[in-house]
Amino acid sequence: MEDEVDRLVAAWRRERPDLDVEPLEVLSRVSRLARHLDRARRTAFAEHGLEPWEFDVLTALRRAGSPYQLSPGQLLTQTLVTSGTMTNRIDRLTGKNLVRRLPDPDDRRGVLVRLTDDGRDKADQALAGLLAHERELLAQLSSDQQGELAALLRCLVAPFDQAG
Amino acid sequence: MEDEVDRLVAAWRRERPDLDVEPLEVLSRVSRLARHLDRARRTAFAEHGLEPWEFDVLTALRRAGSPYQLSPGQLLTQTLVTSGTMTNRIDRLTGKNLVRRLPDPDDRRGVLVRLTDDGRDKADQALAGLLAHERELLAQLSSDQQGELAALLRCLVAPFDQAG
DNA sequence: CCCAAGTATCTCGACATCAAGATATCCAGT
DNA sequence: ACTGGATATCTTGATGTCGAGATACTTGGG
Repeated sequence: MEDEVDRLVAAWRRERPDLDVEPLEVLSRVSRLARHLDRARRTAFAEHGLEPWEFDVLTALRRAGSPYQLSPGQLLTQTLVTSGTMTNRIDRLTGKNLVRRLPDPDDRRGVLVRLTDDGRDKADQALAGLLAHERELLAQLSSDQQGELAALLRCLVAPFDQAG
Repeated sequence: MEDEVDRLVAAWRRERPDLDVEPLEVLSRVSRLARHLDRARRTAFAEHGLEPWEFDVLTALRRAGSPYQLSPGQLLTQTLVTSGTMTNRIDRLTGKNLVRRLPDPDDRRGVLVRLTDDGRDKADQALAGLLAHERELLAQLSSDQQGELAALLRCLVAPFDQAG
């Protein structure tokens, strides 16, 4: 089985035989796969009337457990967006009645974003749909292979998450 | 070594013990790693005065080999963006004198995008810089592990690239 | 030769994101 | 207490991307 990255690497070896392009075999595949996943997620969520960015925020809150609230700052580290983006997202989700903003009782600079009942339902439904979709994509690999892949990826992600 | 995805998965197992969230171990790591890579690439390219999207287009043309030209359509499939986006990119790269638009002699609907000498130099420099950067990121893994990782990722990417 | 369907590229408007800076609050050291 | 530096969030302006539709050309069947 061949993919675009195989062609990409072969092309570089022809054009720049002086360079070692081995790193691209891993990292270009990660980037391209992520892009494909984004598109797939977009269509998967459309069934539930959600955008991927809405899913990211709602599920972060859902995972936090009752009472389903986090600060914007905590949401930043989980979703890897900037603070301006998060402010904007919270505004729009508030407009759709999926979250509410509450003052943080312990820090008057702070805010807590809390899931509404509606938001919680949407998050639960969309998660189930996403998992079904993703299971299909991963059907290419055995359970052992998936575990191996996850472990290797963890080695690469961890340094970023540590530094933060 | 632990990462954010470990925490994410643990949180789901606590909140939704009824669901099998195994797929997230792989696919959430792919998405998050891609996001980290995007950021790292942005700073790496800044040294060369390039944006990631400029790099993507210029290197696609560079890889094509002399005379370094491709149609916008070919660039679409390589960069995974929409046609409107590509038109916009070509416009801006033309403005910076990194590429030129030429009429396709065989199809009057078509256009060929060709790298200028300037564009070719930028592409070569930025590629070398990127590879150096990426090699560091991959230092976490042995050469064998990198090969294994690449092979597993290929299984997941290939179906998308086949379909189109 | 003509027409319909297909293809290649571009146009346009809406929108999400980012970076940098503004504002308000906290906190540690004096 | 007070002050300077950190922290949390929001504001703003510029920009890149997408999706849908427009335009121009090609191709195959009748």
